[in-house]
Amino acid sequence: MPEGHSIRHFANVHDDCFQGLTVKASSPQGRFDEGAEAIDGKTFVGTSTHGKHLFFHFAEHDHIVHIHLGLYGWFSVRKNRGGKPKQSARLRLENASFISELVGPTKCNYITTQELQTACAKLGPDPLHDDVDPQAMFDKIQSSKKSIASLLMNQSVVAGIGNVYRAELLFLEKLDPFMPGREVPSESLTNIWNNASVLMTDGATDGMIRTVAPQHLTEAEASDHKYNQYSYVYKRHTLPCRICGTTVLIGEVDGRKLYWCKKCQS
DNA sequence: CTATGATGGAAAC
DNA sequence: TTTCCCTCATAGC
Repeated sequence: MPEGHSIRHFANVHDDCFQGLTVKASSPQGRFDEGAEAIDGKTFVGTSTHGKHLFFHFAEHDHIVHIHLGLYGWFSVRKNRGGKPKQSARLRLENASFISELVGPTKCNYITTQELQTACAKLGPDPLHDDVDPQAMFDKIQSSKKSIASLLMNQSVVAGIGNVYRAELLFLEKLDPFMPGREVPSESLTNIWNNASVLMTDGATDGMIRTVAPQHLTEAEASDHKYNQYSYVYKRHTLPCRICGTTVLIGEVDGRKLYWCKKCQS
């Protein structure tokens, strides 16, 4: 499921498959309220992203498609071998070589260039963007009484981090999730930002989240090619911490599950 | 078969 | 703070 790395990954895949080419567009599910007709037969110019927001740009139109996958939205992009459209697809793009089907998004609608800028202006800096100054994120955190766990999930503070990366980034920095933002040292914030950039860039390339260093995986886990499912603390509650053996804890912050090791993160 | 939850967020109370 | 939405894999009868 989608955090910022997935959005960048899907953007890359769509650029690879459709950039510069005309596409057939449709909405098999029929809930693309504004209709796919406006982009049907148009040239797919390319993608852009900010955090968990994905934008498809088309030629000749001020019809940018704004996509947010929400909790369980997903793309299926594959070679075009014919076959029938998936009926739950909100948006289907097709050219001679590829098919893209978007299922279950929270948002999929047209916006203008101006609306794109407005949407992005509400978001904090994105660790996946090149040459971005994270100072705005640091300032918001260090002027807040809210916990660092809460702040890292706030998209207006930093864009693209979700529940998995939050838990793992806090663990990697050995930071108490409940520490008020104003008490978090600048060095920790720099490390979190840098770790986020590296891990999410790798995640975008692979299309999966990997946070555990190879030496911290068991032999069986390391030989499992689906080792993206392994974490330091995310969903590891009741299991021993990979580093200290203490039982990983589970809690809730802002209605979302939080996982952490009380001994390592204090 | 139905119930539940999930890497999200907006809108309604 | 709670509710609701979009989908689907998995758990549990």
